Amino acid sequence: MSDLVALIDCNNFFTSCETVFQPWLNDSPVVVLSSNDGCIIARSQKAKDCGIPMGAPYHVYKQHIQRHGIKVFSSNFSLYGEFSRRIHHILSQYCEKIEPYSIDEFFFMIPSFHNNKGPSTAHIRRTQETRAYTLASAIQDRIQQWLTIPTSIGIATTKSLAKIANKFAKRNHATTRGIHNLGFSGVSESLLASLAVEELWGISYKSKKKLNNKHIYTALDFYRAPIHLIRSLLSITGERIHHELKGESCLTLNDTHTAKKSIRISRSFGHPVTQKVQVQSALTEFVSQASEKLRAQHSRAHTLYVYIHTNPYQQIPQYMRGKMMHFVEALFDTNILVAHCRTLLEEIFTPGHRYSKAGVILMNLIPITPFQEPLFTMTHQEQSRELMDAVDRINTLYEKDTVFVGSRGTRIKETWSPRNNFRSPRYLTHWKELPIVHAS
DNA sequence: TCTGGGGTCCTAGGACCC
DNA sequence: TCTGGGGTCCTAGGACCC
Repeated sequence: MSDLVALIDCNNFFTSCETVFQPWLNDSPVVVLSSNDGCIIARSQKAKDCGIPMGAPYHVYKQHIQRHGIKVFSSNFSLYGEFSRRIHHILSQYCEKIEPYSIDEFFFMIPSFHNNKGPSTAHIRRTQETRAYTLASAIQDRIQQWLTIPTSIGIATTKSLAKIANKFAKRNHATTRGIHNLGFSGVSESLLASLAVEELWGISYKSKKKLNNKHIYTALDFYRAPIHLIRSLLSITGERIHHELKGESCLTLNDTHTAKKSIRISRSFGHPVTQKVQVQSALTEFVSQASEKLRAQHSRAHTLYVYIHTNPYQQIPQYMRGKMMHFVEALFDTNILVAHCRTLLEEIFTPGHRYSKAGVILMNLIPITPFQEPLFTMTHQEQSRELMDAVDRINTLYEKDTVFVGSRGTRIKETWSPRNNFRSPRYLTHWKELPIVHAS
C-alpha cells in the first residue's frame, strides 16, 4: 500500500504575513510588490476581487489601486522567510518527512499508523485516510492559532494529485474549510474535467499550446490521452505528470536538506545607471551576498557568471552582456570573488548605455572541505576561511551589512539601490527591535 | 518615471574520441 | 574527393515552478 502525501500551502502568503501585524488591514484589500516596487506579486482576496491581476506592473495599476483604497506593501522577504521557518517548525512537530517546496509550500508524508508490510485492507485504508484528515486539520489549526496564517491542505497518493487536492480545497473553501483529501481512491473524473489542462502542475503556456493542438483542453483529456502522445509532445516531464495523475508516484519526496546547485543575486536598479563605478558597487554587493549564501550552505564555487543589461521595456538602444569565469580551485572568499567580478565587468561594460539591471550567479558548487585546525602556520586559504567566518558571524549577530567590502561604498549604493517605498518594519528579525530579555 | 527574483530539470547539438 | 557508426561529455537555451 502506498503512503499518503500532503501539500500545505499558505493562502495569499505575503499579504497574510503583512496583515499579521496590522490585523485591521484585513478589512481592506492588500497587495505586495516585487523588488524595486515593480510588479504586484501577491494579492489578498479582497484585492483579487478588485480585479488586480497577478504579476501586473504596479505603475500601470497605480490609479486603480488608489481608487479602490488598496493598501500597498513593498516586499519584505526577511519577514516572509521568518514566517516560513516557523511554519516549518510547527509541521515538524507533527511529521518527520517534510520537503520545503517554496517559501509558502511544504510537502509532507502522512505518518503510517500501521505495519506497511501487512495486507492492505479497505478498513486499514479508510482508517489511514481519516487519520490523515485529522492530522491535517490539527496542523492547519495550530498554524492559524500561533501565526494567524490561513492555509490550505491537499492529500493524495502522489505529489501531483496532492497539488490538485490543494487547489480544490482552496477554491472551495466554504465547503472544504481548506482541506481536501483524495485518499487512496485517486481523483474523480469530474474534478479533472473541471480543471483546464494548464492548471496541472508542470503544464504551462508552451505545453498548453502543444496539447490544445491535439485537442487536449482539460485535465481529464490529458488523463485519458495515450501515454505515447504525451511523451512525444512533452517528453519525460509530461510522462511523469501522466503517471502521477493515475496514482503512480514518480516525484519522490525529498526530506533531506540539499545544498543549492547555483546561487544567484540580481536586482533591478532604482534608477537607470550609466557609470561603471555604480555597476561595480552593485556587483560588489551582489557577489558579497551570493558568497555569504554560498558559505552558509558550506559550498564553494567553480564558476562565476556576471551580467548586465539595459531596460528591455524601453525604446532605447539595448545592450546585454554576460561573462563566465571558471576557477581550477573552487572559491568561497568574498574578497577574491569581488576581484574576479571586477575583471569580468571590465570585459562586458560598455559606456554610453542606461543600465537597468545586473546580477551574479555562482555555479558548479561543491561542498567545502572540513576545516582542520592548523598545527603551526596557517595557509592562505585557512586565513581566508577564518576571516570569512568572522565576517559572517558579525553580520549574523548584528545587523546585516555591519561589515562589507569597501568598494561597494555607501553613498554610491544609494544611486542604484532598488526602490522600496512601502516597506513594513522587520517585525521578527531586526535585532534592534527585539525586546531585551534578561536571563534570571 | 515607474515592468521581480531565484531556482530546477531536460534536451539538442557541438566537440571530441575511437 | 569520396567517406561510418557509436559513444561520451559539456553547454546553452528552453520550459517550468513559486
